[in-house]
Amino acid sequence: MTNATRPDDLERQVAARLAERDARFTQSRRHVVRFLDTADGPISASGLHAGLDGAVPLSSLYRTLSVLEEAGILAREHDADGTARYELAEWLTGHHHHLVCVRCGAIEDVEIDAEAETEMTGLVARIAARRGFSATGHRIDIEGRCPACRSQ
Amino acid sequence: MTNATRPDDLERQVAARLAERDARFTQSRRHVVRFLDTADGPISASGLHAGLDGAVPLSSLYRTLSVLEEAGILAREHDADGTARYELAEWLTGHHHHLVCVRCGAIEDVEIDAEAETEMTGLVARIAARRGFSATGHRIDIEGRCPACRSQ
DNA sequence: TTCCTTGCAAACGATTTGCATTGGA
DNA sequence: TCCAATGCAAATCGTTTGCAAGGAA
Repeated sequence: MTNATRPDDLERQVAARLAERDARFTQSRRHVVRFLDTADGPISASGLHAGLDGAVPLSSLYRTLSVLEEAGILAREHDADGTARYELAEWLTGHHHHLVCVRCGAIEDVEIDAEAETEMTGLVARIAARRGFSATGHRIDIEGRCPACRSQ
Repeated sequence: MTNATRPDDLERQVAARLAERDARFTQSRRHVVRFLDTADGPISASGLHAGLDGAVPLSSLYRTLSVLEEAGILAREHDADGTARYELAEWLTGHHHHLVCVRCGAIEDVEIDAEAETEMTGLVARIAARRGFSATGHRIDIEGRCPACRSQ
C-alpha cells in the first residue's frame, strides 16, 4: 500500500510522532518506515531483515519494530504460521483489509467500497452492542487463492 | 459456541473423521473436543492445559491439537500476542466471526445476520476477483472493549 | 498382537534482553 | 555532551520432536 500523501509527509509525520515520545528518527527506523511504505502488505521481521539486505541486525530490528509499534506508527499482526508481520498504521496509509492466499500465505492490502465500509461499520457496532461490547474497529481477511496459486 | 446438533452427534462426527484417517479417538482427543465444545471462543494450548486440569501434558496436547487440526476438526488462529488458539472447525459449529477485546484480549464467537453474511460473501468475491484471487472464505474480527473492560 | 499414541526430556525458532559501545539532537 | 539506540551474545517462551513405554482396535 502506498502512502496517502506525499512521501515527505510520511516521514514528517513519523518524525513528529517519534519526537512527541522523545524517540529519535534514526537510520534503522527510517529504513524500516521507507521499506514498509513501498510494501503492498504486512512484512515479517525476517522479511524486513532480508529486504533491508541485512543492514539492520535482527535484534536491533526487533527493537526498532517495537518502538515504532508502541509509538502507533506500525501495526503488528500474525499470519497463519503465527509469525509477526508489520505494516504502517492506518492513520498513515488509510483503512484497508487483507487478501490472504490460503495456499502460499501471501498477504496483500485491499480497500473496499466506501459504502460497503460504512455498512460494515454500522453492522459491526450493532453486533458488538448486542454483546455489551463497544466497537472500536474491525478487520476483514479475505481468504482465497492468489493468481499464482490459482493454477495449482 | 455450542454445537449445532446433539452432543452425541459432535463426537460421532469427530470419530468418523478420525477413523477416515486411521486415527484413534483417544481420551486426550475426546477431552479436547469436549472442552472446546463448551468454550465460547478459541482457546490457547495453555488455556486448554489448565482447563483440562493438567490431565494432558503440554507436549501431548500439542500433538493432539495438530492431529485434530490436520484432520480438519479444529481450526487454528493466532491472537494479538501471536499465541495459537484453537476452536472446533466451522463444519461442526457453523460459520461465525469474532469479537475481540482490544484491552484484555478476550475473544468471543458471534454470528452475524444471514443477509449481512450473504452480502459479505458477494462483496468479498467481487473484491477478490478484482485482484485475480478466487475467494474461498472470509474472516471478520470485531474489535472493541468487552463489558468488563468498558468501565476501564 | 500391532501400531498408533503418549510422556518425558531435549531441541527449535521466533522474539527478547543484558551490557558495553556508538551515535543523534 | 548525554542519554537514547545499537549490536552481539545469551536467555526466553511457545511449540516441536526423538525415543522408549503404554493403550486402543
